[in-house]
Amino acid sequence: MPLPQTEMPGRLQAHFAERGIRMTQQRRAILSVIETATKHLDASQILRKAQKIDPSVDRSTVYRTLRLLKRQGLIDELDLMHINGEGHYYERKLERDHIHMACLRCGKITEFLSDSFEKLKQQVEKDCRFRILVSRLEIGGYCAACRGSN
Amino acid sequence: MPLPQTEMPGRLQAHFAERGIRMTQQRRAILSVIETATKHLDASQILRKAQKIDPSVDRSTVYRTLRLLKRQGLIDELDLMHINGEGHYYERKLERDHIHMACLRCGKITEFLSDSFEKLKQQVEKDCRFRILVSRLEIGGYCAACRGSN
DNA sequence: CGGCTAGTTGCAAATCAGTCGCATGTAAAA
DNA sequence: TTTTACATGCGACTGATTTGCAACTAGCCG
Repeated sequence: MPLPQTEMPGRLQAHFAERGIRMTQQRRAILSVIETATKHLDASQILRKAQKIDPSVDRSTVYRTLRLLKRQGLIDELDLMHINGEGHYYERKLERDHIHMACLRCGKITEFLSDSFEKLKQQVEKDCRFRILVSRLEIGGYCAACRGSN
Repeated sequence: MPLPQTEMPGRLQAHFAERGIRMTQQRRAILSVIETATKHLDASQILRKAQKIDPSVDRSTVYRTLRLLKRQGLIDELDLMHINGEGHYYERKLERDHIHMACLRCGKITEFLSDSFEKLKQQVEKDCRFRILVSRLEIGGYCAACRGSN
């Protein structure tokens, strides 16, 4: 069972338990921020929100926890086309991957689920004999609303 | 003519002329490094190679030129799954986009051209009414050679 | 239940990628 | 040529992420 294909939202903590990863006050705060996030958060936003739950959380703990979650395949790291600086954004990895579209004019981020994307990945696995663990498709351009205005 | 869909290799300079962008000694050096690169280079590698052609090239000129090339849609910026640190890699944008696969074990980067990828992008443009300017599909996992060894 | 220990943390300093202000230099239009 | 808008080198700076280290703690063990 390599990837969490059957995840329900809100189960990061359970994963830690299953995998025998130590749970701390700080990690609990950080995980809950990530689990309840309604938009893509960067490290400093996660820090700020986590500190509202547990003020002792430190910046470096956030980074260390993010690295851990990434290694565990529990979150995805996104650039969102660097629409706002060079940092990274994070989101829970759900059952299915999705495409991220970033509007270069208004900055809106849209997500898109696509069967063709799944098929494409299967094709890559087969044709290239490549075992896919993570994938990231980011698209930059103009959203429906902004296309008109030029 | 929004995107350079019909590029021959080695025509970055011509693009500058066509678009009335000033050509300088330093830009010439940087462009030639990018045009003749046989692998993905990051900013500091481009700097070092460009300095072999013109020792006066400065780090900030490399960054400024990369930004210019990006804005002009002449190069693509890649993360290559952050296999080596947080920096970015660059490559000429050719007629067709391709997928980048990074082996998380041996670090090898493989490129893959796929019609399904083109179709997927067309589907996104149509279904989401999104005008695509840049796209980046990066995949991390194990390459054919490394799959066996575990 | 208290102690033990490996794993985790906060802190401050360090590193790394990329950017900026400014005085100087230069490509190319006139 | 002369001119001038644009590009450059330099050095300082920012913002993101990492690290070393001493103090702390989760959770196993008796």
